[in-house]
Amino acid sequence: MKPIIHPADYYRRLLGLQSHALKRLDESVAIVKLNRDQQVPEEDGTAGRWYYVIAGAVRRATIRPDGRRQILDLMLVRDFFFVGDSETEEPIEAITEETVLAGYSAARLENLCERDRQFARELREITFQSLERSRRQLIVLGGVTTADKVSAFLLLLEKRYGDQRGDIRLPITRYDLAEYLAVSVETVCRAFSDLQQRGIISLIGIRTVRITDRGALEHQIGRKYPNAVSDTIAA
Amino acid sequence: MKPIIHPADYYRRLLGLQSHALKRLDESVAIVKLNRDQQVPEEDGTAGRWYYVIAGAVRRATIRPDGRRQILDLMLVRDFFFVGDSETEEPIEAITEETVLAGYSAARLENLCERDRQFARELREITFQSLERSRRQLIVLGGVTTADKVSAFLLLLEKRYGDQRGDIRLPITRYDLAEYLAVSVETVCRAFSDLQQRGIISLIGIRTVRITDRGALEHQIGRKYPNAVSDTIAA
DNA sequence: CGTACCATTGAGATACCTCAACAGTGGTGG
DNA sequence: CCACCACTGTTGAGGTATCTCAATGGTACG
Repeated sequence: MKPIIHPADYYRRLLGLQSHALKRLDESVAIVKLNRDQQVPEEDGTAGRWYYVIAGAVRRATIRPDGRRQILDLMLVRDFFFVGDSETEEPIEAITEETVLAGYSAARLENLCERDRQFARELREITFQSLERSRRQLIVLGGVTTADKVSAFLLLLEKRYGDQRGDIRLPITRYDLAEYLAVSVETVCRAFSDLQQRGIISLIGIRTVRITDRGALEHQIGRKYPNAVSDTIAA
Repeated sequence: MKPIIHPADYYRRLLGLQSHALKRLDESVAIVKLNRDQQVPEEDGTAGRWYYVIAGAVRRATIRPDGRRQILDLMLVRDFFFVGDSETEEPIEAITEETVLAGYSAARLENLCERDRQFARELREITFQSLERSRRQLIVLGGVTTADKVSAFLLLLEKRYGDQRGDIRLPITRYDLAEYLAVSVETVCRAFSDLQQRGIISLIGIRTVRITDRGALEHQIGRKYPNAVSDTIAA
């Protein structure tokens, strides 16, 4: 059905991307290929697994009491994430077709840490990146207007997916984005339409966004009820 | 002005609370005492510092473009947190008077990791707790109604500060809570009043909350526009 | 060509923000 | 002692944004 890419190609690509850390793990890397909604393999003994996103995107979600799903972590290309400690019921699933991951045994990584000071530092670095990702999402969710949140999200995406012209190919659907931003799908759509009507972005096709006014996009973030009566902002 | 507690008392208290991990760090622990808005000491060479909250509360905040402050991490009693990697401008400050911390050199902790497998595991555990804390906050922020957010926050607090009767002494002001929940102070107040009027909580004094209907409080979370026309919730 | 999913837009109801006013508290200085 | 101030907490009114429900267009796929 789909063109099968030989694992060695991924492997070479992986090596090309990686630092000292993962070069030492060549022998233990496992390439995983997933389609949308397929779950990321979890258990590996007891220590869990670390993954690296080679292509596609992955979400960690939780189901709220009312049945809404909320995305608690969104892993894009070149992100690392950890799967394990699964006392929490948070399914981790591929969010796009053709998602490709490199998986490592956490137990093996921990062993490496004991013998390699440099590697231990890089693994700590990777863990802190997860924390940073989480904090960035908190900042995005802290925007009051949905236009704020979408703007913040687009600026985050641009660093990953943007080309020179400022075009961004959205890796996720409006529905996933709504679950990431914790708002309704309709509001997300309206935010896109609104930003477009104001000349800040252009929708090139349905999944590609062109930033036409970066300044406005950046200033959009954090402006709370910008059309309110008073315009004086407290310092 | 305030009763001076001998450091040895904190020290003993600390030892009583700690696991294998920190018992090995007795000689390097530094007790820090802070009042509200005082910054947590940051640098320690280049590796940063780990802290453990003995008393009080600490916040990590960011200032949004519009001047609003948002709390990105709230550390309560028995929480660990890391300070360092300070390329980000996120002030970490005590949030209550009489905040007491135990501080450890991250460099020293990392050295210990190399020689002590068990300690390395505990330090990883502690790091993951920071991630968990961040995800809990994401879930709280994911609530649509402010009553949802406040309810979720109260339930989190109860595990830490609740006594047998279900009384919770709030460690932070309404203003800090508003910055944590990313809503306005007035809305937080109204949420408290609303929950009280509905008989779900009682405000004992101004900083103590009694949970009088836990079931309602739990079911509150995640209910989106509960007074909307339709009451059918999608599964 | 029907089905499922994704995306968009409209209308009415609900919740939030801003501004404003005011009560309570603690500390300070006259 | 009281006046004053700064901070915290609360409540009201009007405007703004979001949610829910509903309907429709587009696309991919069998």
